[in-house]
Amino acid sequence: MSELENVSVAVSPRDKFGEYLSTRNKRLTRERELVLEQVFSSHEHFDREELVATLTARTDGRRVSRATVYRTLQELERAGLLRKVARANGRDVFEHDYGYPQHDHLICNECGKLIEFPATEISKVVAEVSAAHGFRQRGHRLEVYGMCDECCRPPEGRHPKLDMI
Amino acid sequence: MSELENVSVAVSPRDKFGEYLSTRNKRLTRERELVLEQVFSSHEHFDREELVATLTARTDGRRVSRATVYRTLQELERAGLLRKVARANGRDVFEHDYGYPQHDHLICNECGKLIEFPATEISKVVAEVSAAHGFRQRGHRLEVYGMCDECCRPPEGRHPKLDMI
DNA sequence: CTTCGTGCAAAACCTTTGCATTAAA
DNA sequence: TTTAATGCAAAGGTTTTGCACGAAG
Repeated sequence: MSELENVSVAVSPRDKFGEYLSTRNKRLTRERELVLEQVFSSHEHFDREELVATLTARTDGRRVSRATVYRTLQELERAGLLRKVARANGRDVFEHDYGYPQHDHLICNECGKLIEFPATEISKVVAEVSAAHGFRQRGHRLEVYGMCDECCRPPEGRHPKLDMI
Repeated sequence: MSELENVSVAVSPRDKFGEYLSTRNKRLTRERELVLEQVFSSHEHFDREELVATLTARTDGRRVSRATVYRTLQELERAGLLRKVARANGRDVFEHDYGYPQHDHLICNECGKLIEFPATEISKVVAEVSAAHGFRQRGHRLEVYGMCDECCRPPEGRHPKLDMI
């Protein structure tokens, strides 16, 4: 109950994952490293299929199978490195849940864009409500749906949807 | 742009659905009525499978097929009578989105319970944030996860999970 | 050695769809 | 009659799993 606590800052995703794994007698394999690397190579949102497409297409010795990608994503979620933020086209959308400020999303139903905004205000309200119910809150997910700025004014330039391709 | 507006209060789900349907040359069939009736017979949350189980099991002439249940749920969503509030066990969880005050949920990861709370505070913040981003907000969904009151104190009486059966 | 992880293909799930039949308007 | 909806079974798409083989400790 002491040295396991200081996992706060300056620990890389890789280290955090390694710690999570060793705690439960699991191994930081080459494949898990490859998934980790790909996932944390950018801050973009992604879904399983996109990641699988990238990792199974590799021709060098760095290919990772679909099954392993799926299994590793589960571990990354449990390790607190990833979280599901939304659903699009019947797929879960993932994002980093570590080393990145808490935020929520505005989701445009027209073009599918995700707009992030700081969760500060929301978190306060969530904390209050949880306390009032004796609920041990561990996190939240807020999706606001509607239509984004750009999609609101279509008769201008080209069609909004074309911007997504 | 006049008599279509007063759909506010005192209109039954059935009437609202009927109006929605007739607007687009669709029909309020016997099957759709059966689904509607079942869905609005209580305020409980439910998923597709539960509803299908009930409606396809009937032996009297009131059976509704799986395909029709799925199709009708889509219509009810579009009509503004139902909405998806969460995901559990890989299934969408539905609830009434009409004739019921706006609220959000605390979701217990231990026993699966959904605890509702008024969305008033959250809605205010959501409106502010949306305005600041020029986002035409049409609704939101907030899930707070953690552990509920009861599941926090297990060493008492029987095991919390047993209460759910 | 012993345990854990990977890759493959099959299986399991959930949801959608084509089509012939039946029911509304 | 004309158009829409139903039910079934088949197809689609995503995720999980059993198992033999390979890798890590």
